[in-house]
Amino acid sequence: MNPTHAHLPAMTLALNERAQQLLKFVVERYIRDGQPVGSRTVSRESSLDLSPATIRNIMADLEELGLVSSPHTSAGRVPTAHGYRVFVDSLLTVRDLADVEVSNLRHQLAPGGETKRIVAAASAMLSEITSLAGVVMLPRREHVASRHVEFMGLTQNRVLVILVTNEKEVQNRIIHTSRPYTQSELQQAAAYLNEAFSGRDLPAMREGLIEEMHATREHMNQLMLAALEMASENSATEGDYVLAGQTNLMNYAEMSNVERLRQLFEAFNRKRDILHLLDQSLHANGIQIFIGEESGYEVLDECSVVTAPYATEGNVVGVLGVIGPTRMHYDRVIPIVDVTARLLGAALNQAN
Amino acid sequence: MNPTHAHLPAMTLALNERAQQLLKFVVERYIRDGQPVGSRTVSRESSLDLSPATIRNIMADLEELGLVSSPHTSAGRVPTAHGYRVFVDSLLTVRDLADVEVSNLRHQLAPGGETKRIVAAASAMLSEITSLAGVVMLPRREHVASRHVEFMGLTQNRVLVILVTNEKEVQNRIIHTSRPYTQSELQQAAAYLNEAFSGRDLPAMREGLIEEMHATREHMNQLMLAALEMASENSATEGDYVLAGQTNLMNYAEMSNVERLRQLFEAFNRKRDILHLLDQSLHANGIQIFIGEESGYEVLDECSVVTAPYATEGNVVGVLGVIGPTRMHYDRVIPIVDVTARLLGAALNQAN
DNA sequence: GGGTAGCACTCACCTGAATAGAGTGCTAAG
DNA sequence: CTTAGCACTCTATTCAGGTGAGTGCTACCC
Repeated sequence: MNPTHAHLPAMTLALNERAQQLLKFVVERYIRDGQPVGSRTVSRESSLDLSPATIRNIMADLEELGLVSSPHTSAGRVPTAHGYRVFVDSLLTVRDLADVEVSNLRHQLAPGGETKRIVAAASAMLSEITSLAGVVMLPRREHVASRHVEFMGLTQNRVLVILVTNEKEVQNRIIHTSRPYTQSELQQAAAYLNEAFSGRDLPAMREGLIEEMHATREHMNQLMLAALEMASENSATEGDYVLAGQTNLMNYAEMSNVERLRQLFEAFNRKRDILHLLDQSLHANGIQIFIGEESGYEVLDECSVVTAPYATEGNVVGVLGVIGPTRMHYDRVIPIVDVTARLLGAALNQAN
Repeated sequence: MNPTHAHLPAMTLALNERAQQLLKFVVERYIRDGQPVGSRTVSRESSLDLSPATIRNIMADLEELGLVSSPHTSAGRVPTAHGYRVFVDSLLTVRDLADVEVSNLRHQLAPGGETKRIVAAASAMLSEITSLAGVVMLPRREHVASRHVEFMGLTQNRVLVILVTNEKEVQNRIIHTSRPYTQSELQQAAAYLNEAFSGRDLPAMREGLIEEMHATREHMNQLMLAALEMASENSATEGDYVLAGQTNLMNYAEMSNVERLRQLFEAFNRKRDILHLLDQSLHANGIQIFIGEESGYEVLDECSVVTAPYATEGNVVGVLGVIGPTRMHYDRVIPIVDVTARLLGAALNQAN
């Protein structure tokens, strides 16, 4: 699933059925209680019918393989990032969501309203039902088709450029021109752009315009240039996300270290690292899971990130996911992220 | 300054010069170190030339007046909210900012760009130089003058309404109409609105339109109605703020209680309480300070909030301020908030 | 009467020792 | 291979004693 962990199936093979069951029990138990789990507990409460001593032997094997570790000599065992990885990859039984739940979610994520609002709703929804932090990248469309351009003269040398793309998104910006334009000049420029390029995507529009300019040897209209700049700049800027439920993270004991928490929150504000992580999932198809140090970012050392790309009209346009402690309920979180990605795609499709 | 504390000047009178100096020393010292300050420290390090025993006597008086309290019998004294209040109201010597600093700030808060960007910059600036959380309300203009309305037909029954107000703010929304409108209908409607109401503020526009409708007994154009709704809704919605540097708060020992911190952050997200508090400062002229429980919101019990209204073109349009532990450097924070409010007003005035 | 020295007292905090409890590794026997 | 038994390790808790900071009170002095 994840290239950096291609060796792990081999590790699973190294574990016999019994060891796998044991690991599974330990991980599930630790996820539930947050307490190191000892041999006696396993012996008593797992379906394995073995004495504590035997459990200890197997535990020692697991520890040697780096799947569990003990905080100190006389504590039970705690899963390591690798342990979680094996668990997630081959031991986890995902509980699919009931239809009722799915339709509840769909209901909450009603389409309509601006893209930004829908995205925010998805993020809030993720954080609410998982009790973790939800994160949703703003969709970045590959082909931004211009539908309509409009120039509106304001005072002096300021012109408002309005650009409608993809039938629904509206961008506007005020530009400062080097000379005043008359009303009719503005209309003319807009009419020209609309006629020549309506429906074509922005890169094409740009190409076309430059070509045209060369052909006619005419210095390009400053207005049009500005409109283009704005459009391309805007599609490049779209590396952004909406975060929700950060405060949920403060409820987890493993996050109670204020300093660590601060660094995590600062990473959220900085956005760069998180964005980079999400980007990695953009072209992986399906759920992607980063456990603990796997993410490569120190601030996420004790966190797991579960992501899924979402698509509109068959094209992947963004990634969403949740961020929480490594000790999270993967069996619930995974299907939730999965379904939400699909629902978000659908909601964006029929937006407005 | 604050109506609920009108009785406090009387309390200041009840303190002789010496007691005032003592209180001042205790507060300043506690702000500096965060440690309860004991009689010996005061005796040794304050300009008061008194023995510890005498200091203790005076301290006991201050405690009786509710200005200081001790965490336990053998700790030093710590200022109470009332103590800070007296300190701030009559003992504080505010250090005005040097001209260099002011021009630095002005430089950082360069005008230009959208309102939202300037506001965000102000908030970030506040939080950065105070190491507290900065908060800036979005400006709400009393008179939102319509400059230009434009209707743009999209597919089917969807129409994009574009409204330019105040020479620079652009609002747009897509509305669903009950029937398709032709291009010329749209132009006609826009032309009518522009001609009749351009430059008038929105409430006037609304009035005028409704009157007109009655006079001509004509059912009002659904488009125009929608445009109006949008405009008024939008000016009502403007109860919003931009927060920055929340993570700064995690550096203060008194905030290290994760649970309290969580509640505070949730209040930030909820926005309602904070907004209500800021509103109270909207029509107070000048700096307003809420210390500890004075704010009336439990989550702010150990916080102080320093606010100042800011104005564009002579009209107060918003409030900004900082939020931090009661133990903050009021002497620095107050002038910073004050100056920033003025700079923000100026930057918004010449925006674009 | 205000200021001060002295003193007994309180309380938080640190230290070290003792103890209980959980869990381990190892070994030897089944 | 499994398991019972045992010695061992380490944490957490408790308790006692000691220390230091700071207080309130009282008696004394100017």
